[in-house]
Amino acid sequence: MSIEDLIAPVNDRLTPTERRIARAVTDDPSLVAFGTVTDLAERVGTSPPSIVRFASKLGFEGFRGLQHEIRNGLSERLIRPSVRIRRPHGSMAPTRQSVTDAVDAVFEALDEKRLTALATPIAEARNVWILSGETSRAGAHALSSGLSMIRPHVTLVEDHTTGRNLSGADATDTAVIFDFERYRRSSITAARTLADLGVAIVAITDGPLSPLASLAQTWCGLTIPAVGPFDSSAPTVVAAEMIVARVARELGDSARERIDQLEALWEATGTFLTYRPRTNGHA
Amino acid sequence: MSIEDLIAPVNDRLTPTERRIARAVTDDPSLVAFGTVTDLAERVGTSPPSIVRFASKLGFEGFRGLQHEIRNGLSERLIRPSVRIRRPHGSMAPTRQSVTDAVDAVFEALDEKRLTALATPIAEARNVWILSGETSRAGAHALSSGLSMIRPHVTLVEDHTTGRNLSGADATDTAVIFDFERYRRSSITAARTLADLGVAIVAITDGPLSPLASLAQTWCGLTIPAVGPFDSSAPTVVAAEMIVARVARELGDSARERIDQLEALWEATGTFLTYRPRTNGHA
DNA sequence: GTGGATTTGTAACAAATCGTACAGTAGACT
DNA sequence: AGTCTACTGTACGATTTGTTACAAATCCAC
Repeated sequence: MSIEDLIAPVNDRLTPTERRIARAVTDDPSLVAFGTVTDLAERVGTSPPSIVRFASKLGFEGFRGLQHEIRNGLSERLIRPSVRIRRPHGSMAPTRQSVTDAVDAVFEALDEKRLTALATPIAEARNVWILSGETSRAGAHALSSGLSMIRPHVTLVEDHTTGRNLSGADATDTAVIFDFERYRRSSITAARTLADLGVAIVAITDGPLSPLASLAQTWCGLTIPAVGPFDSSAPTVVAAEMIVARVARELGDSARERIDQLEALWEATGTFLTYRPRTNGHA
Repeated sequence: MSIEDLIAPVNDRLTPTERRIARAVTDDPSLVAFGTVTDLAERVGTSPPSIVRFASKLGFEGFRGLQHEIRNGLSERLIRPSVRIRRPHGSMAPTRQSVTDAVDAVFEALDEKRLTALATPIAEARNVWILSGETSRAGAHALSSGLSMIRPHVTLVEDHTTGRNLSGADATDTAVIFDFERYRRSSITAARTLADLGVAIVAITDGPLSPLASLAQTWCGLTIPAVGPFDSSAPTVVAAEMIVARVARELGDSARERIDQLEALWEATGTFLTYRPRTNGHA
């Protein structure tokens, strides 16, 4: 029950100061949700007892009762986005729902600010290294192929080639690392090594408890749903593509030129079929 | 600053119970926003001091400091539902919609019947070849790595190795081919060659007008949204994963055994981090 | 203008909460 | 096996917070 609904029935019996209180709490419910009696009193320009009397008039035992009610109504709104998705390990939840929710959550997690924080070090780095664990390989590939089209010196580091490839990394570089729950030892150690070398670490992982999260300058947490026996990499792919898009925007003309060159090359080598599809296929 | 961002930098220094606390508060931030130290302690199954120590480790004076920070972050989102919608994802909104729609469409397209039709030839084939165009590479990778875990003789055919790799293909094999709109010449010609050899073709493409659709025994059509300058491969990834799941179901015990073997191998080689985090991290 | 009723603020009280000191326990390394 | 480190819970003190009692101020009516 919202604060408005609580006030409405008794609004004709409110005293002047109580009316001011009502006005204040409807304008900003967090005053009663988070604040103390004294806080609210000062904000309204009155004294604590008036706040308590106000709560009583609304039908509660005291301010605590009112606060409880408001908090209950609010926590509903707060928990929804994260809990609706929850952990995939629970029951054999409908795959479809969990996948679409997880994809949706990617957009939720990568708001303007975070996306910029993730993309900028990638755009400005001299070399970009991409590492991944097991289930996130598709995301790493998506990032690798996308970034390669808009900037040079992008390297997808495969497991066996880790040592050889990373030898030249330094503080002007950025490493993007994908890894989730059963963290691959090689990914983490590689990340640690890179971090020690001064390489900026951008981590795509599963939450603040990930070992990557503490190593990285910037990170983002994704929820990974299960499809059949395995984890889905759809969220990582979407995240990778959003990062690519943002990096492209930051690089601007430089990225455009590179794309144009690539297009020209494809054109010249006849990589693609002519636009007109063959209509007379035979079984 | 969100609770996740506060936890991430120090997660390698958290003790086991502190880690449990971290999980609880990330799952439901209202616990720390509204609850008391005792509430949280009981919910987590620990004692009040551990909660306080947790807050200290996050860099606050005590629980009150942490609570204050969380409340500030939360009250932003509480103010008005209407304001919240307008603010955040300015340019991302249309992308978000199109991506989620496309992912949803995958589930529409791959109903029981079609999924079976796609999976069966893959499950029963002697060799499975996977080919892909440009934008669908991530999907091909997802299929390749997924199938490799549940059955032998799965080969992802890279562009340059096409000829060499496919030389042994015959009528007992199945080829899965991903390609979209600007169809890659090499994919199509390879598909045609394989079809001529009697190989069963399973196509993931963009519609009935695709050149692949006429070559394939079974195919499915996906819609491909754009993310920034490039096409998204999220739909192909989801499709690939659904196919993997179905193939796994059809293979039954055989797939399970293979997964178990793989797990054992991983276990033996210490591929993954042990669940327990390092307790004595030092700067 | 005075009496009464209502409203509002000051001050004291009681309850609950946070934070800390201390002790016990489990685990690691020698 | 022993010692030491580090983690965790119990008990207590100090502060904050909600609440209530009482007095001052205001408003209305006669």
